Amino acid sequence: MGSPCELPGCSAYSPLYISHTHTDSRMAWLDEAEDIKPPRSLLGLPELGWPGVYVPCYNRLALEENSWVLRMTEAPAPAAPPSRTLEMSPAKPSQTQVPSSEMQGQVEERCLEQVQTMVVGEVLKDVNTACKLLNIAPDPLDWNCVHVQKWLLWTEQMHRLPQASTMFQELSGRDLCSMTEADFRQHSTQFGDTLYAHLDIWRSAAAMKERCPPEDSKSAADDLSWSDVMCNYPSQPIHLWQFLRELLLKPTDYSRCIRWLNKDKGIFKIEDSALVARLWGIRKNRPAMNYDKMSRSIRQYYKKGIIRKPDISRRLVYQFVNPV
DNA sequence: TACTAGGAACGAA
DNA sequence: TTCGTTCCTAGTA
Repeated sequence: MGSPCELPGCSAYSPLYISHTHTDSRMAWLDEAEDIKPPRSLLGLPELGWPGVYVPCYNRLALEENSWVLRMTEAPAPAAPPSRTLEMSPAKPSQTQVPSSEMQGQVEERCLEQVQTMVVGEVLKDVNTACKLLNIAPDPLDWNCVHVQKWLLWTEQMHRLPQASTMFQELSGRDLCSMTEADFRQHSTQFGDTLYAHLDIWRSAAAMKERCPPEDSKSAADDLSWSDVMCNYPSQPIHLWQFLRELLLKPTDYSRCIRWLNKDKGIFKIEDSALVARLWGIRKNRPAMNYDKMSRSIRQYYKKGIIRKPDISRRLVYQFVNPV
């Protein structure tokens, strides 16, 4: 028993690991939290059981949007169990209450459970969103070669892993899942471990879905559930405006390429026109998609009254006629 | 140079 | 028929 990184399948640079069964090790992974590199493996989940979940790419969740998570857990780890020997110096107020450390432990444990629930919910929601955006099943085992390529291209774009997908041609999801981390590294020396980690997030999410009844999943994932995911798959062809809205509704993941300027009025700005177009191209299996073509499609919405230019027209700024 | 606007032809569903 | 893609010309910042 030690840091989570000593557990099977978990590397020393797992950025975020939550398990209320390893209290001391929490501080260990927090030490690693600034290292943005994903873990080398998440496959330990089935052995660890539900309470332990790795969420490597959610370092942003903890570091940016939920800095309180870190604050809450940044307290120094209790060094050694408090001694009860008579040699102890006269009791200071904080030392007289032996049970308080137990209580503190319980409180910490509860806090961690809450954090865990929140993070797991975010994982499920993000996987769900990506499923909808890519029109693929949540479980990598169900992917065919086209789905794998979509996922690879998407991950490549979102996590800036140039050319990573080209190293994994003609593989089904089952093939991908049967590969070890070493196999991944063999395919891509530079990004194999990163892709492996991202795949493990999806596999872990699929494992969570199997382990938890739909009600639990629903509460964990807030307004989304795995049954929703499955009902959406295979989904109807997504419209461009829906795709853009999905991106806008996940600012944690996509704000660097598209974001709201005024959500109430439905005004949004495309920050990275090339990236949004590439993502749309991945979604539609149109490798030649670019902003020129995508913007033409957006302009088609002018006549239909779905999207328009705002009253004060600005470059790359559009407005949903009927705000979300 | 990148973006905007819109016409026209075309294919997939 | 609808929707989106592709190609095009022309204009703007």
